[in-house]
Amino acid sequence: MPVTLKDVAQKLDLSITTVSRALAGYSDVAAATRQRVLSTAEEMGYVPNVTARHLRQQRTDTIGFIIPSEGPRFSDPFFNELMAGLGNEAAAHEFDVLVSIHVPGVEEEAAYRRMVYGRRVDGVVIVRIRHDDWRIRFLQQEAFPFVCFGRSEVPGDYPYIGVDGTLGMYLLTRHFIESGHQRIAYIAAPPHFFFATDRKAGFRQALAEAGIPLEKELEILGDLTQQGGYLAMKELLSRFPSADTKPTAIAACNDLMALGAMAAIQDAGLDVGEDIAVGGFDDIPPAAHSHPPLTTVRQPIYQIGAQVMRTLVQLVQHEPLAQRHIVLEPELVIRKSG
Amino acid sequence: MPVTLKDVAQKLDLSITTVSRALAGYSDVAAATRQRVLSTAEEMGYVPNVTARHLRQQRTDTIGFIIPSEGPRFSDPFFNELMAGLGNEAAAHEFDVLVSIHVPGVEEEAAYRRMVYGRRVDGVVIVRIRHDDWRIRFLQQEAFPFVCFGRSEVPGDYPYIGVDGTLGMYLLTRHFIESGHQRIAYIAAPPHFFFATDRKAGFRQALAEAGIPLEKELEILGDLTQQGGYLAMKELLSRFPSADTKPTAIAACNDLMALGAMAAIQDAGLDVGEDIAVGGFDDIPPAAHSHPPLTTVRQPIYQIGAQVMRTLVQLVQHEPLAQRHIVLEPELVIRKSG
DNA sequence: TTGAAAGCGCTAACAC
DNA sequence: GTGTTAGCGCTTTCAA
Repeated sequence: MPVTLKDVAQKLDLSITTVSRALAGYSDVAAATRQRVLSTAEEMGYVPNVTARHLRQQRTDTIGFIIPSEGPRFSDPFFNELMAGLGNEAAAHEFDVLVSIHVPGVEEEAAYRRMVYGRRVDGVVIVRIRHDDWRIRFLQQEAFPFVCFGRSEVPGDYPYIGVDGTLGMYLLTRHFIESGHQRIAYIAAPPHFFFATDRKAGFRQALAEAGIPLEKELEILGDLTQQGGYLAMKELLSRFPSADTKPTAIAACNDLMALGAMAAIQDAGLDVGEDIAVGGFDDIPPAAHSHPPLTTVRQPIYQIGAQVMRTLVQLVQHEPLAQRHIVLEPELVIRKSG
Repeated sequence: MPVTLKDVAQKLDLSITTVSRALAGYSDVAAATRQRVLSTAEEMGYVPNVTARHLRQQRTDTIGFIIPSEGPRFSDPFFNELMAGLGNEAAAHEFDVLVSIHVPGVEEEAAYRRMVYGRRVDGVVIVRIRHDDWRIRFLQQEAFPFVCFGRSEVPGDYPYIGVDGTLGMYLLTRHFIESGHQRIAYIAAPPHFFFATDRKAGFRQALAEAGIPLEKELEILGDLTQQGGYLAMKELLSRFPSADTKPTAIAACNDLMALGAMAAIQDAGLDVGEDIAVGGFDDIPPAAHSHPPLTTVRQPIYQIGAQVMRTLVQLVQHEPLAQRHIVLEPELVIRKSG
């Protein structure tokens, strides 16, 4: 059985109150008493019951993070990086992170309700923002603290941190154009994601600026997974069998799909970087280690995760926020793939 | 302000107890009363305060998972897969997962103490078992529920689930030998890990069985990261510059290092699978998508994670365990890399 | 400087 | 069937 305040108080023949105050470092405790309490508590192995403290203080020092997975077997290095950023920063503030994984839908909704109404956590992190995201509406309506990774068009003055997806994809596409590419394909993300629209706009903007007509057949949808990128690329290659219509550069909405596309190109006996250039978005760790290394738009996922957590902690502690909205400039990282 | 039992009780002019019992589905509540309670609670948006319930019931329906990271920027798909398995299974039992990330050391130890003594969670998952693992000793001593991913030599009848690492690495090495390789290098894991010893034994066993003398220079240490595998391979290549002493096959203790080794081989202008065969251990998702796809020893991380969580939930709910120790047979997955 | 008492929201033993 | 009461372990007024 764990040692409680009561145990320590009984042993010292003091009241629970005094022990509590001594431990909390209140100044209205005699120095001698404090010493006795501290050493006895230490010696008895007293550790406060976190749950009791939560109930009393009406806060849990815990942040909720519901990972939206597409299918049960999610496996996206993006979330790994993000989790690292969130987790480390949380630990630095002595906060915990409560993680759930849910496919968007009724279960996800139930998970949010339990977290919010059940006062299970003090705030939540929202990622992979959707158009007209119900999560944002819900949390705003409940006045529950949250911070978004990425922008959204849902009105309101809630905090978000992200990179300018339009600019990022614009930079990548322009890089392709400047390298002499004219037939550039785009592997898009499901359109219900905000960043899908965001990034695609950058792609089209770069084409328009260069006077390259938009060709619908060169835009194809992927599901953000590596497998999805692979399939999309296969489809593109079969759409354009002849050498003079085949795309010479591929911009993928995220790195995972870009890596899948690379595999498809190589399976077709073509050389990535030579025959077909490939670029992605995110700069997840495997991007630097692929063969050839992937050209991509860097989004500092780890740092953004840390910043999101920092902001959220400030928010739940009612500290003033320096900035509610942070839009970082993405950086084009040119490697061997294109 | 969230709706409490008291609010519902007041509105219905009932006692808190009756409301609580009606909601919990006790049979000693009049059917009519139950109906009134249910509909009013629903309508008022009542959701139980999880923290209060936890305090009262002396359990949290939460499982702790402290990820041991080597350095702050951990990025290992292994944990991603594992998290998915743990998280989905936890959700199926209406359990939550509390995640922390800590570099092994004093902070990690403090995190365990807070979780255990603070009764923050009902049980914990232990991964990447170390030799003479203090976590296992500590949890056993405190009689705190835990389940290990992987075996250990710490005595005691605690539950673990894992694959036979010796057999797995033996199968991979034997495969290399049967393919005609004689000079096989091994990229080892830091020896404080139990599985490092485990797997290396399989490597040596296969060599011994084939009468291939053990050459210390062909064994090199890596740190389990992709970068570590890359550096280890570079070192191996520089150790054996001449074509007739160069290793023709590389067995890496995990996939991440195998992928790094592949990159180093390719950077040296050699062909993976042709000039040098490469094999790993784990079968993390990127292994199937690398170029060439990685030959590896499959460890069903997702399923093991789910099984670990299932066992842990049974444990904390005092359900009988069918098996306390599960050692799965690993499966050799032969792909293009070797 | 210390202690008594209240109460966070919930459940459960025990009356009635 | 329903209500009263106690208490999980903690913090924090308020008195003494």
